[in-house]
Amino acid sequence: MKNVVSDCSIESIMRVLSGRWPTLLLYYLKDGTKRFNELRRDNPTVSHRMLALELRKLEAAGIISRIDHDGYPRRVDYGLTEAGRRLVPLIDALGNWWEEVEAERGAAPPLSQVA
Amino acid sequence: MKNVVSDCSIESIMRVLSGRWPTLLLYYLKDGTKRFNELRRDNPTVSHRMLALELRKLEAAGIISRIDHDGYPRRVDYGLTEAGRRLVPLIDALGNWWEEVEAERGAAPPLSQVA
DNA sequence: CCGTATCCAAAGTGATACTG
DNA sequence: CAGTATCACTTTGGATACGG
Repeated sequence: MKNVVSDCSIESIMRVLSGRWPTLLLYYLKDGTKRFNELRRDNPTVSHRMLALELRKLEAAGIISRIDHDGYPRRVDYGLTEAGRRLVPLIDALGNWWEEVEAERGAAPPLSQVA
Repeated sequence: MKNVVSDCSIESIMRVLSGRWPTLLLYYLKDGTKRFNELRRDNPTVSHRMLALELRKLEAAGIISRIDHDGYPRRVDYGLTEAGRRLVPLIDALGNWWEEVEAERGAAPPLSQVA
């Protein structure tokens, strides 16, 4: 395990993961595939346009898979790729880290830091 | 360890970590404190204005510490808080995950996926 | 149902100049 | 040196409409 922040791979990751939707989509897809409009319902505040854009970005990054069952009416299933599934626990770790930070923020500061 | 993506704590994290600079600053500060203009030199493409804004955002989030040695000329040292130091390995994990993904992208796909 | 293009408002960002 | 304010410009994102 190298320290990878050093190479600027971290920059390309953040280009993909930055923003409000990528991590949320990860969450909504972690238990199986969903259709486009199911994802919209899970997330009432995302616009049609943004959902499409974000899905394509994540697909291009290899995180999300897309299966188009040609037919009419059209049906497309989105899911996580293997890489996407490996990403979920890392995002979870961030969530746990943040909860700790907030707990500490709420807790009384150590005596040494009280003026 | 809960699945924290579920509560929307992940949304507030990403509000802080999203974008080009937060993770890079994390990297440049991981080995000790730096002054404002040192950070600018580390990162020649960040503007004066953006660096100031990002530093304040990260400070407010409890990730970065700021020590102002009142004097003239002014001197301010930025560093990671305890919370910030605990964050570094999580970002590193993302970096490692991404490198794997890219390696797989480069590698020949499994036979089952070849048309 | 899913996807894309267009149009327009809003947020983000850099350059610059100024202060303590 | 570090920080803030202003302004012009660029980018982003929602609404909408239309196509397959």
